[in-house]
Amino acid sequence: MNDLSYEEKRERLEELAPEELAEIEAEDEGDDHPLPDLPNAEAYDEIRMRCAPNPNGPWHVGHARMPAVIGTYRDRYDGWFCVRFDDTDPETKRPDLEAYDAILDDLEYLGFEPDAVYRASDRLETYYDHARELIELDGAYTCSCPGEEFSELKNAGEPCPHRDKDAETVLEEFEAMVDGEYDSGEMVLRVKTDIEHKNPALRDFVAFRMIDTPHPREEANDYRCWPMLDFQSGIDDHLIGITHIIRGIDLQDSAKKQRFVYDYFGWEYPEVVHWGHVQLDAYDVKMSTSTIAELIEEGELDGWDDPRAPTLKSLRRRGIRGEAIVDAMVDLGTSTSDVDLAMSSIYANNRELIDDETDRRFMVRDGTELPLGGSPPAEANPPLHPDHEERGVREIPVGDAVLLEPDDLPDREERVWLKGLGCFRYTDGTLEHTDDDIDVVREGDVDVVHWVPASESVPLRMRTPEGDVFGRAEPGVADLEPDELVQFERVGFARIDNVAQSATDDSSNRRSRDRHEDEETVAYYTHD
RNA sequence: GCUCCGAUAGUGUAGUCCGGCCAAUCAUAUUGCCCUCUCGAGGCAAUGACCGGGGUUCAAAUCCCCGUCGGAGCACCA
Repeated sequence: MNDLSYEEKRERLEELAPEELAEIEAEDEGDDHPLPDLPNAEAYDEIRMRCAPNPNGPWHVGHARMPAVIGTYRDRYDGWFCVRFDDTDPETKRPDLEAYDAILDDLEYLGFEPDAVYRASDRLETYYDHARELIELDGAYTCSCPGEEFSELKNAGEPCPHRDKDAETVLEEFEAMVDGEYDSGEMVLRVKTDIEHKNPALRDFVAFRMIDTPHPREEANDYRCWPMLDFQSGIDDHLIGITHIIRGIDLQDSAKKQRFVYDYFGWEYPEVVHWGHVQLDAYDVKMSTSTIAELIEEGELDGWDDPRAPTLKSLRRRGIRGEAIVDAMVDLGTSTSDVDLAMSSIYANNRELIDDETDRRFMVRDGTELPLGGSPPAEANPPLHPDHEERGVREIPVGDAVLLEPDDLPDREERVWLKGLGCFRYTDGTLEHTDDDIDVVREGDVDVVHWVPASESVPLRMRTPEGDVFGRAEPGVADLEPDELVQFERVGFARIDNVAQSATDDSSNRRSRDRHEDEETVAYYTHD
């Protein structure tokens, strides 16, 4: 039944119990708090949105908000969304060639596939054409004022001398810009807005500037005249037919700037939703692509998927489902105030997704070895999952000594229940098997702890957001496959990342794997 | 300094447009109890919020004003 898709399940239910289904669905509607309706959605035949990342690195957790919300709206309205890489600054926000795919990868992890993918750096000629048209509409002028000088004039609400140039001259100079005849900083094209606008941020903004540094993409490395985001993005949103722009509050004024361009062209500006910034509560590392990149560069982090990094690749490697992140992001809503996202909310979502299907194992961190006395069973057989006996049991050879976590060591002469094995009394440095049955646990006299055999357990490194933890896991862990999820009982969920070849008993029978790191069994901690 | 935004429990969110049904929703968190051979899951319960001050009104979380706090923009960054 669980293999069925939601639709299939729903259909099946509809046949079997239509009334109950209606009830369930009615409840659902009252229960969840979906995103608010998109403004003026009914006015459009198709809701079209875009996700416009700057390809300067893989995504951190905060980036998930855009696809989560846009993707959710797409599903709700049966709409459309694209990814558009706004890679129009080859210098200060220099694109990272690997980031384009890394971002699409992250998107896929979150469970979304864009309906189209664009790169602004492929579309320069389009932007040039619109600039020419704008110039002819007397809506833009070439300006060679040094930045500071213009800024002073602007703040005083005074036009610069270049503002009155005739369209012909402007067009000529703009063509020279396009042809790369100016050096960086020599000439810009400004949009003529309202030089006395009460909001200084909106006065005559730059639409194109010269950049000497070639673009890293081969297809774009001949261009020297690059559009600014406000221009490029404004043109593209209209050409792509975007009906709803969703983006951060840092771009609030951008909408107002772009409206001037739209007015020149006689275009309707899309609906806009601006939201605040997302802060994550759980990481030491600042959530910014450049900070993370630096830490990786300096070797402080192992890479974008280091469990200490607040990135999507990190969460993915830890075995967290993209869906858990998406749900948490959708829950944040779209308010314009800044929000703190609690990782616990992602963890809670994920736990619900994985708990039922994740088998149990033992793993002892920083174990203390205790010899066993009496005559305990030779093998322990705890269930793979306490709620699913049908999945069978584990086979853990007991041996003559076990490892316990330091916190679990019983006091002298106290009893302790080794989970799945039985009751032991701690006497003279030895755990003596007793005949007590499980009732002593039920009565609350004896603590239940997890354990591993001292000799046959497998060494394991568990990577966590707080750093690496070393321990030993029950032998069965050596037979797991990378990417499998486990729950180490009383420790937490983890994703198996690598299984050491030497950890398996029958390693000689196995096909050899050509992986260097095979000597070590590694798990990534998911959450508790 | 100029210009915009925003403010509901630890966190997020509903309600604010169209004032009363809000002594305020849901989730998460924390705590306690039940269940359980996990500190997981499940069940139950508790904790906890309308930024402050005025005004309008029979009635304000909701409308108005003033403050306070927070955020954003004022780039040849995105």
